Amino acid sequence: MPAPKYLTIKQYLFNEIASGRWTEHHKVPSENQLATQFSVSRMTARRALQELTEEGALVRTKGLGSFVASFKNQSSLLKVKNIVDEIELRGMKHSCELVTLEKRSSNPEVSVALSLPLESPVFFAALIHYQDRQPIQLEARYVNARLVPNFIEQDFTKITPHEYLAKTLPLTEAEHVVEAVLADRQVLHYLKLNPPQACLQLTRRSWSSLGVVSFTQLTHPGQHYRMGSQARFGD
Amino acid sequence: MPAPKYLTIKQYLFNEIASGRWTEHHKVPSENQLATQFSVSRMTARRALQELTEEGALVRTKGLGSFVASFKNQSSLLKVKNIVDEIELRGMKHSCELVTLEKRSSNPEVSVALSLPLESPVFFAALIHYQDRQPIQLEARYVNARLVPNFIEQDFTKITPHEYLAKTLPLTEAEHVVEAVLADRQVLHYLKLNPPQACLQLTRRSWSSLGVVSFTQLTHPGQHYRMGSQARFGD
DNA sequence: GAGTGGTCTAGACCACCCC
DNA sequence: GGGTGGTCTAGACCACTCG
Repeated sequence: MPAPKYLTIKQYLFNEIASGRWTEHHKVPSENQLATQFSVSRMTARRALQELTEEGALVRTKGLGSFVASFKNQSSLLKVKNIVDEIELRGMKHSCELVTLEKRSSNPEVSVALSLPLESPVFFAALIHYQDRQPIQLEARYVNARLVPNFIEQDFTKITPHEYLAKTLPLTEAEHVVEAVLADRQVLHYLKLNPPQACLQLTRRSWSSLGVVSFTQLTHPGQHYRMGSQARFGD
Repeated sequence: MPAPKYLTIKQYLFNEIASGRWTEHHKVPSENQLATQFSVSRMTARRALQELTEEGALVRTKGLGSFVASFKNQSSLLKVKNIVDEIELRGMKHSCELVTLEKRSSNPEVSVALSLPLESPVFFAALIHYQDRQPIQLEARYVNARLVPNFIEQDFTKITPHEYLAKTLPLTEAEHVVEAVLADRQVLHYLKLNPPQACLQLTRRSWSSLGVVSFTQLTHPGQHYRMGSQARFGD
């Protein structure tokens, strides 16, 4: 029982994208080209393209062709948590203050999160996101310095760290954990809150094909932030 | 430009399920039966079944047939938050204590949440869920009494309210909001906590085809509860 | 008009399940 | 063996985009 042909094609396309050889908006081969190239019928080639489209890796337009999707739109979960989009959706202005941006050596916790040896080079960034003038998120982020060597040279008041990463390399996977925590001294200070304050804390790890890229803690004051989601059954 | 044939078939199947005429585990027509019934090729009938399967409405087994999926497994979001499964997944024992179960008249907040006129009949249930002997979730639930008239007669130490609802009528849609809150006096008391305590609060509304069925607040102590999720790119 | 994706057909072979 | 879903083919017509 050999692997299905459509899967072979799908994996070929996926590898081209995950490896970074085809980046955002790259035009991928048409159904007919793939059918010829892999000696299959058009319907079989089509299935590979179709499934990758449903999974968010490709965008297809009638009469135009199939293209690698924007990395920032890959995952609905990632999208849900893009704070800039959310704030602008509410018609408010997003701004960002850089608190820290420096090179560090990974401590045990960070090493585990990034799957790196102890004392590996990592970048650490701390930022405060504002909605209009109100602080709404504290972002503490560790980045694998080997995978994204230019991270530390960016101006994160102009582009958010997540946007920079998504622009720079193909993020292929993400893991999220959400929990409620009491704000500690630092959080109270940066978000200008009075104790006791419950905060929603989102911990995210994101991957590229080469490994864990980034480990991030996003902390929001509970009464100012809600994460919503809708699940629908059928069409 | 007439509607695609596969969509017509898909909508037909969906209506049978959403209306409740076909319930959990009901065997749906085979690819060949649908092809004959709708005068289309097998590939077209197949597409309707296939898409409903990807959307979680059907389960298909080679050699056996296609069946209406368990309502409790319809949505990954719903599944994530099924506390019984989560506790048992951890190898611990779930139990449940009924605090309140009574008929009420909807106040403004509940009326809005359930899309009902003021002073409509609703049922209210309050329960504490335990993981082994530790309280881990406070559930406060309002149910539209007209849609689920027998709700109040159930024994919720044997079946959870969500299980009962999912068993009784087809839940077609759900909306979730998660936020961090400080535990109030009542929550501290029922979950046996000391102030100040940050809690993760999940607010859920679930629909059937006839309207909003239920409006629920689930409160968990922050340090004992995490909601995880993974997003993957491609296969 | 040439190329693209969207839909559809009427066949085919296979692995699987149940009788 | 008969029915089921899983894969695959070699065609077809259409609507769309672009040059």
